[in-house]
Amino acid sequence: MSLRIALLGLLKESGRASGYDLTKHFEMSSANMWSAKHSQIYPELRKMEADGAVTAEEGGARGKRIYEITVSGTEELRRWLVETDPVRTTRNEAGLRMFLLPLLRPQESVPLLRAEALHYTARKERLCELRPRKMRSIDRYQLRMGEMIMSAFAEWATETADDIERRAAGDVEED
Amino acid sequence: MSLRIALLGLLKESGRASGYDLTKHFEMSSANMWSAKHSQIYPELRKMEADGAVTAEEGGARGKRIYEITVSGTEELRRWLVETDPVRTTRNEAGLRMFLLPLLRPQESVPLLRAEALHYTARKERLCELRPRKMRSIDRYQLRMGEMIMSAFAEWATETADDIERRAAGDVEED
DNA sequence: AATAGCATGTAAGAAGTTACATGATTTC
DNA sequence: GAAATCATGTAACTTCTTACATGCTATT
Repeated sequence: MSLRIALLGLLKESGRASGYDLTKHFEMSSANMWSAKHSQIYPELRKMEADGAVTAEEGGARGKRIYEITVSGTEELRRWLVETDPVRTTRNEAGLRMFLLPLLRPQESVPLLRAEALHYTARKERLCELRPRKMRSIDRYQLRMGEMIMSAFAEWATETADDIERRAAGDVEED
Repeated sequence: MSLRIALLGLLKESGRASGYDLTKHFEMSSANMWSAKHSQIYPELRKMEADGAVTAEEGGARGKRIYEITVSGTEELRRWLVETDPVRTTRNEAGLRMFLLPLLRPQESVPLLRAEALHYTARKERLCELRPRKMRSIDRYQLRMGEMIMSAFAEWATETADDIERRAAGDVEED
């Protein structure tokens, strides 16, 4: 269900897009909340077309198919947003790894945590840069969320590395 | 792979646990980065036992199986933490929904965003409360991460609702 | 003795990943 | 004309969810 909703959302936001465009979107602003590979996206779009949630226009040079959300698709998206009590679980492999790094010895965990902090700081910076002067509100909101999450992760990694270092320096209790 | 790693991590952290304990753990705190249902956990633990990553002790009254991580399992976990370049994608259905709420009309989106803010504030509060005086560092770090994420989500929802409201009040451009 | 919670499992089906496969267009 | 990127698709496999199924123990 979620992929379908994510695609409807992206199409609602952007107006018109090809499967390729949508794939790119998932690869990029992956500060995002969802992602998928093209091998899952193309068949899903075909199914949505068959259901009347989107229409396709076989356009352009290279057998490109441009999709657009229909009224029925918009209604479906709206219903899901308003009525659904979403599953409150997350799956974040990079986050899981970061979470578990403190299990390693300080010698190993501290540098890896610092590397994570750098990674997330850099990603945050990149997001800040691509903020153009004129932007639709929703894009701005989503960008802002990306920045907040990257900041939180970077901050956590730094805090945690500092704490581990402090405790390792004062050696003593593994508490 | 990630489920296996998550289970190894939890077992490394907690020393000994049953499939049931691990299931509960996923429902509670660590749902932050990964989660799984018992129907996936039990078979996975059996497989890990067969591979020598964990040992099981058939204990207690109700056919309970207590698992413990082995040296080989610890090595596997360590290798994954140190050597893996993890997939940097997230799957968060609740986050996706929140992300898309601004697509609705202000009348609908604003109350739903405020409800999200309340939800995440409450979750954060609950996490803060269960912080006991004496706690292992790693649990403290993970709790801290949970708090930061809940805060970020709550803050984003509030900010976004405020902005939508402000724009709707000054009506004008849908930018 | 009924209810809630502990405790484990299996099977069918949906969702997601990896690998294979093809061909057009743009850029160097 | 070679390489990069645009653009779409299918097949096999793995992972995850939902539903079904069983039985024990503690509490009221």
